[in-house]
Amino acid sequence: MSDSKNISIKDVAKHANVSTATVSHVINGTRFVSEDTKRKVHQAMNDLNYRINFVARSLRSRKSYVIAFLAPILASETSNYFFMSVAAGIQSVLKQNHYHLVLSDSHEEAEYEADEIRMLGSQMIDGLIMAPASRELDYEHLFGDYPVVYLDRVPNNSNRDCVVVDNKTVSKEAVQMLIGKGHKRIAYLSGPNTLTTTEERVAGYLEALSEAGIEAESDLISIGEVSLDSGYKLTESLMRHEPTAIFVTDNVMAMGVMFYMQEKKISVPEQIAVVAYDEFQWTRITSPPLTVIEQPAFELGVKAAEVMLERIDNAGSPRQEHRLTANLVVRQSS
Amino acid sequence: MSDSKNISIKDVAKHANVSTATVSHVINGTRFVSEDTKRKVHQAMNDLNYRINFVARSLRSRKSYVIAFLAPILASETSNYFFMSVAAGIQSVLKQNHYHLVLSDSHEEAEYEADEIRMLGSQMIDGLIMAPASRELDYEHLFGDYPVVYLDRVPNNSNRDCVVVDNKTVSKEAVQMLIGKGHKRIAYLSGPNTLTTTEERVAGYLEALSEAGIEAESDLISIGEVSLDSGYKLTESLMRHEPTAIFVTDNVMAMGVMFYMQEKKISVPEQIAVVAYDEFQWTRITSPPLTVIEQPAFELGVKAAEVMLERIDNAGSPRQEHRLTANLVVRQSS
DNA sequence: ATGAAAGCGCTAACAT
DNA sequence: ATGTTAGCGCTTTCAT
Repeated sequence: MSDSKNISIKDVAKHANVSTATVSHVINGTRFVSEDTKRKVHQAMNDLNYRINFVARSLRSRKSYVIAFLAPILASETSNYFFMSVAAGIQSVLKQNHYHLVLSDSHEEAEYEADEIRMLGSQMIDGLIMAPASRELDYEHLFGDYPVVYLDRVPNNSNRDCVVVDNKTVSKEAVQMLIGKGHKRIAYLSGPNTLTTTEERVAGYLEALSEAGIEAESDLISIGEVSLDSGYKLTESLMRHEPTAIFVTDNVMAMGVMFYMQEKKISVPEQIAVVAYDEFQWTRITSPPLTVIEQPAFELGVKAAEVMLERIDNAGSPRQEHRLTANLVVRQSS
Repeated sequence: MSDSKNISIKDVAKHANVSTATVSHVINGTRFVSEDTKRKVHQAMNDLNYRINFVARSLRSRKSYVIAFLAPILASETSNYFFMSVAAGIQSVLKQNHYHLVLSDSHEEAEYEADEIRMLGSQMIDGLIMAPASRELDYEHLFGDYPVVYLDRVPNNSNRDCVVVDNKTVSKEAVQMLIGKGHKRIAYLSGPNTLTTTEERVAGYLEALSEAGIEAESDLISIGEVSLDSGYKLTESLMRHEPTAIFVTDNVMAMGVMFYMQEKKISVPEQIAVVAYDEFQWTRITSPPLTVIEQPAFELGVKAAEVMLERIDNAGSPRQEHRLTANLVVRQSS
C-alpha cells in the first residue's frame, strides 16, 4: 500500500539539486536558506511524498520528543478515568511543545511495570512520567538516562520531581464533614496499602477521628483489592460492625459499596452515609448521587508535564515537589 | 542520574574481547555463539549496565515492534472505557508476541487525528490500528508504509482489514425487545452520523420499527454531540414528542438522559423505558440499573491485534473483515 | 565459531 | 548561502 520505497532526505536533495544539509535545514529551520531554494526543496518533498524518518533523526540527535506516561490505565475491570484524565492533561501541554505522548500500562503490577520500563529502553523517550505501582520498589536501576517525574504516588526515598494530590487534607475534611453530621462510627474502605495515596487517605481519616475524640476501631478499617467484587465483600464484613457512614477511597470499590446497599435495600444516606473518591460523572446519577472527592486529575497531568519539560531544559535545577488540592463535592449520599 | 554515558554494543564488545557482531548475535540469538563467549558477553553487559538502543536497532532493521492504536481515548468529559478495554485487548496479544503498544489520541477530531498519524511518521511503528473519527475522510495519503487495521468503524471505500461490532443486529434486538413490551413510541438518541457505528445502530432501530409495522417519526430521532449536556438537552426536546421508551447509543449521552429523568422525577421504567450502550459497570448501580448493550470491547482489541500480526507476517494475504457480536443485557430500566 | 565493515537516514561541525 | 562528510548504535553480509 502507498509508496513501498522509502524516500530519504538524499532522494529529496538529488531531486532538488541541493545538498542533504540544505534539505535538513529547510525541514528544521535551523539555518538560513534562500526562499528560492526553500521552494525547490518543498517542491521535491511534495513530488516524492517524502516523510521524515523520526527514528533516524532521533538516533542522530539523541532526542525523540517522546514522553512516556506509565500508569495503571488499562486494568480491565477497573475503569480508570482518573489516569485517563491525567493523560489528557499531560498531552495538552506536550502537544503545545511539540512533544508526543506515549501511554504505557503498568497493570498496577510490579512485574508488568518493570517490563514496560525496560521496553521504553533508552533513547526511545526523552522522559518518563509515572505513577508507581508500589512505594516499596526500587525503580532507579530500571530507568534509562532520562528524567523521571512521579505522579500521584511516590516511592520511598525518592529524590525525583513529583506532582501529587494532597490526599490527607481532603480526606480529613470529608471525615470531618461526616462527623459534623453526627456520625461516630465511620468505616474506611480502600485499596492496597502499598500506595502512598492510601497511606495519606487513611492518615486524614485517623486524624479527623482523633481530633474529634473518636477512637479508631480496626474493625471499621478495611483494606483490600481494587474491584467491584472486593468492594462488595468488604462492605459486607464492614456492615457487621454497624457503621453509620462509609468512606471509600476508590471509585471501583465504591461501585461495590453501592451495589451492596442497593441489593440489601439499605437506604443512603438515611441508613448509611457514603463518601467516595474520584469518578465525578457517573456518580451524579447513582441513587442517590454520591458525595465524592474530586481530584484535580487533568491539572495533575498538566503540572507533571510542565515539570518534565523544565527538567529536560535544565537537568541541574532543584527538585520540584507539587501538592495539588482536591475538592470535596457534597451531594446527596452523605 | 544513573550512568550519564551511554554504553553501546561497541563498549561491550571491547570489554568482552569480542566483536560487535558477536555481541549482537548473543543479544538476538541469531547465530551460534559458544557458551564461553556468551558468558563473557553477558558478564560485560552486566558490568557496564548495558541497555540496548532500540532506536538504532529499529533504524537498521526497519522494524520497531511497536504498534500504535489511534482512537478517541482521552477526550476529556467523555469517559471512554470502551476504547480503553479495546486497548487492553490489543495489548494482551501484542505483549505475548513481544510487540509494544503505543496509545494515541484522536480527540474524535479530524485535525488532531491527522496530526497524530503524521507524528507516528514512518519507521516508528510497524502497524496502526485505528478507530477513525469520520467515515468521510481520506486517510490513505496520511499513512506511512505500514499496515492499517480499522477497528469499530470503517471509512467509506476502505479496502483495509477491519474488525467491527455487529451494531445493526443488536440494536434491532434491543428495539424489538422494547416493542415486545408494548412500546410504540421509541425515541432514538445518538452521537454524530459521521460514524459507521451510528449508521448501523439507526438502521437496526429503523428495521425493527418497520418490521413491526411502526412508522418511524423524525421527531423521535435525535442525533447530536457526545456529552452529558447534549444528552440532557436532546432528551428534553425528545420528551416533547412523548416517547414511552428511549434508546440511547452512547454511554456519555446516556448519563444526560438519566440525569434528566432524575431531575424531572420521571420514573424509569414506569414512565419511560431506557436502553443504553456500553458502560457495563456503572450502569449497574444507577437508579434503576440500566438495560445496556454490552460490546465485546476486549475481544475487539484481541481480534484486531491478531489480524495486525498476521498482516505483518504476510502482506499479501487476502483482506480480513471481522464482525463481532454484541450482547443485550436486560436490567431494570426497560 | 567469530570478525570486519558497510550502511540504515539523519544532523551538525567544518568547509567554502 | 550552501555543500561535504563523519558518525549516532545497531544488524548483517561477506570473510576467514
